[in-house]
Amino acid sequence: MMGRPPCCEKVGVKKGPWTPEEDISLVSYIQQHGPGNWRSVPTNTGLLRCSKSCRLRWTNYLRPGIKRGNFTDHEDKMIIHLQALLGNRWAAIASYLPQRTDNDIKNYWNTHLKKKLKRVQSGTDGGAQDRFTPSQTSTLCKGQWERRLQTDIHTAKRALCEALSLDKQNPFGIIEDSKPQTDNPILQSPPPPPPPTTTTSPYASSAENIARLLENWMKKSPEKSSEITTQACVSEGSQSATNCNNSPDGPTLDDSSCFLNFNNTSSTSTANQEVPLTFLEKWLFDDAALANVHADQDFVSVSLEAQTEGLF
DNA sequence: AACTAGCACAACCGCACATGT
DNA sequence: AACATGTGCGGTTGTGCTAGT
Repeated sequence: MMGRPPCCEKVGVKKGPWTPEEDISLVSYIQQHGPGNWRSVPTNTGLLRCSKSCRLRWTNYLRPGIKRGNFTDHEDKMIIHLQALLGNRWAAIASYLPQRTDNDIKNYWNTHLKKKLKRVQSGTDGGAQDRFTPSQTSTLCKGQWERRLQTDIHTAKRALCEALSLDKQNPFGIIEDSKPQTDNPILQSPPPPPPPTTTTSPYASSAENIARLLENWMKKSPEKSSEITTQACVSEGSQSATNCNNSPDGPTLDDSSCFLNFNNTSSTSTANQEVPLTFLEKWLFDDAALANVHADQDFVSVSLEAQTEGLF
């Protein structure tokens, strides 16, 4: 391709942080029309933003059900495990943490977890350091799983379950079934994010968030409304919203219920079952060549448990 | 108090893929 | 089949805040 034209004309398009007014226009529009058809959003709302920017603002910030604020240890572990398994496939990782956006997870990984891992790895022993650089860990664990898949799909499933089970007692109720491969829940798309709690309209919570953030924003700076961006106050507002359904120490019920409902797909997954290839399957088959490259290595020595040992 | 470095995170950019015509 | 358009994704950048000097 000769390069696609930009999604919008560069001239006359506003960039930078969003103002509360812009947020409100966007949210109210989406409340009426639903998300999607982003190209028409700027024209219909009068926003001087490119469609992409509107979509990003919605998906990363205004969308209901987004949890903000500190990541719990539980989330840390999940991200580390999933990153080791999936690599930098942030959207895939985020699909297991529906309350977090891929952008959030990506940022958190880059600013916190990567360093944390590095610190621990260089702090423990030199040998481990050699074996567990993040990229290598990713490759090895991935390879391990792939290799197992080649020999036995059920063994592979178990490997993934083990890897994803943060505690030995299998906290998410992952079960080993003996269903045929096409019915294999582990190879289906992750369950859809749970609906926002206690909201009748799917967009109500974002409107509430906007209202709350505006409240804070007005308190903070009543005099200069159009100049100030939403960044600080949105975080505050969302943070308080987050706290409502987030237990102070450790994972919430949502955390576990949304994660890998492997054994809970029968009632809702008829659509899923029709999907021939999920991202997980795709990933497996796309990287089949890689698996061959690593086929001679000793993957068994790599343990995810060891990988996060000492981190928490 | 002023300056600087580092950090955190929202937002942007460009590419890839999916879908419609 | 070829092209156009819309959307998703991952990497990177820009900016505001904070701690340290």
